[in-house]
Amino acid sequence: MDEELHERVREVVRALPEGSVATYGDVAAAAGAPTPRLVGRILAEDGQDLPWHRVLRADGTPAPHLATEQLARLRAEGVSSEGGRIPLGRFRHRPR
DNA sequence: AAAGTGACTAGAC
DNA sequence: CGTCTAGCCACTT
Repeated sequence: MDEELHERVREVVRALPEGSVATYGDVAAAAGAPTPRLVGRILAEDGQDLPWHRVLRADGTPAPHLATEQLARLRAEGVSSEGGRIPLGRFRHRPR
């Protein structure tokens, strides 16, 4: 299995600063994942100890089944969600 | 082996 | 704003 990829993804997500967010695409690019889908899969499997709530979809909306929890957590960090959506232009952070 | 699935995305309308 | 299509990749049926 791609243990390396898992580790890289975890590290990137772990490094996301509080009060900022990144898209699955950003994480995928930073971690070298072949497709953003894999990032979601990896987080579902191995993201329980990470700030996964700082990872959003490209349009600033979280995945449907997580939306409630995710938006609540972000709000608690000072990330203002407007109508279930995060203004990426303001909070987005691109990991290296 | 073929088809379905999902924490995704970009483009077309 | 919204819905639909087509790619995408690893995994499960």
